[in-house]
Amino acid sequence: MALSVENNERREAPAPTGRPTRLLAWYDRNRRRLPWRALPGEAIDPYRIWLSEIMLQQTTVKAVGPYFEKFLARWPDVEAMGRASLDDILRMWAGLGYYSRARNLHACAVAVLRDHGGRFPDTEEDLRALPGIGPYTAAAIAAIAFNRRTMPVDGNIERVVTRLFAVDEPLPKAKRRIQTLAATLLGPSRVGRDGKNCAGRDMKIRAGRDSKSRAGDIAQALMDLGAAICTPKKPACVLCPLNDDCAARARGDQETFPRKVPKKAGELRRGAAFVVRRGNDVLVRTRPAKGLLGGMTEVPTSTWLAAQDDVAALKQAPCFESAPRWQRKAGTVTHVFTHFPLELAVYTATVTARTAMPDGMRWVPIARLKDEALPNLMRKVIAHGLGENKEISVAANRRKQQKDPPA
DNA sequence: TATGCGTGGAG
DNA sequence: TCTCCAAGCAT
Repeated sequence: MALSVENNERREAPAPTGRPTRLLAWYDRNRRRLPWRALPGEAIDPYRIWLSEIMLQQTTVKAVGPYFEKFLARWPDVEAMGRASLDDILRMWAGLGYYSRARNLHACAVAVLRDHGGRFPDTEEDLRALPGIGPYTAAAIAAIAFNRRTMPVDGNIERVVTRLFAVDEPLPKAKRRIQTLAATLLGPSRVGRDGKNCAGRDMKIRAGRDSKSRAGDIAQALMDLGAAICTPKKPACVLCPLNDDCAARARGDQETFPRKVPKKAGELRRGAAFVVRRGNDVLVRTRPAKGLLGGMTEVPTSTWLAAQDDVAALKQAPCFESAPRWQRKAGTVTHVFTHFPLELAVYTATVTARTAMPDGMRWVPIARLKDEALPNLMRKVIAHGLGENKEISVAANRRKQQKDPPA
């Protein structure tokens, strides 16, 4: 049956046909040089693309840079990473956040070795089945590493697309529509190997190889555009290669996109952290494998609860054969997680040599703390606890807290 | 579909 | 100081 491709293009895609061309031209002149990005003509290493995409999930390019270099130097390919221990990976990941990514990174490397002979699968579907690879990352790897004709949609592309088409519907409800609109930026698809025409507004873009398309470059062009030009605030529209048919710009309200439903702020939680010294050792433990800071090292802490006072928190201090004298450090350590802010009081104590560690805990020499999988929160706590800051008596603090209750 | 999950930088 | 948010995923 099949209309010709040319007819279809003229009829169904009048305005947008120039966008892919303009995007690519802009990209060829303005692309960022990034450690994981191959130069034109250079071979693309799927392992690097995968590693970078996992690290870049909800994380800035700037933060990822040094971590990517460290990981690549230590584990130059997926086989090396698959042989590494999870603990080594967690230690190397410490500070980057979202630690389930590190656990999935390891699991994914193992799966690639076990199930795919050490080569990353090259289809979106097979990539999607691997740990830590969701819809975005599967599409990104497929497009960037394997030139599959598919469009990953990240936060940058969401912003560019909602502005370009003035998508009034708020996120996350608008996701499906944004995905569809974003895919049009790949341009009309070529005729597939089966001879069928796969262009058309209402048809899914076929995720097949297309040596003539530059799907990965278009996606990266949109990301670079979102990072450099189409920024959340004060977008530099005059420099944008798509400015002449940007619907939001025509309306003058481009900064209001993407629309979002506001999410409620988390409630402040309070607790206590206990920094116990035994000579040059500090008492630590490993957090449960899953959940908040899963599998990471911490000093013992109380529960973290909204409206928990110092007295209740102090009662949860670790127990020793003979009770130590707890000293409360002046001030608190505050930390902001994605879903709640945390305020920890820090208590210190010194125990005698050869004091046994409580169940599930261990002594670590202070000089070796840097080798532990310590999240930044715990680095702050330990720095506070071991610092030269003044201590205040526990009794004095109780009086202060009663007199001066938290808002 | 909604929520849990880190951290640091920009404005 | 405060708010937003950055190449999202798992459940």
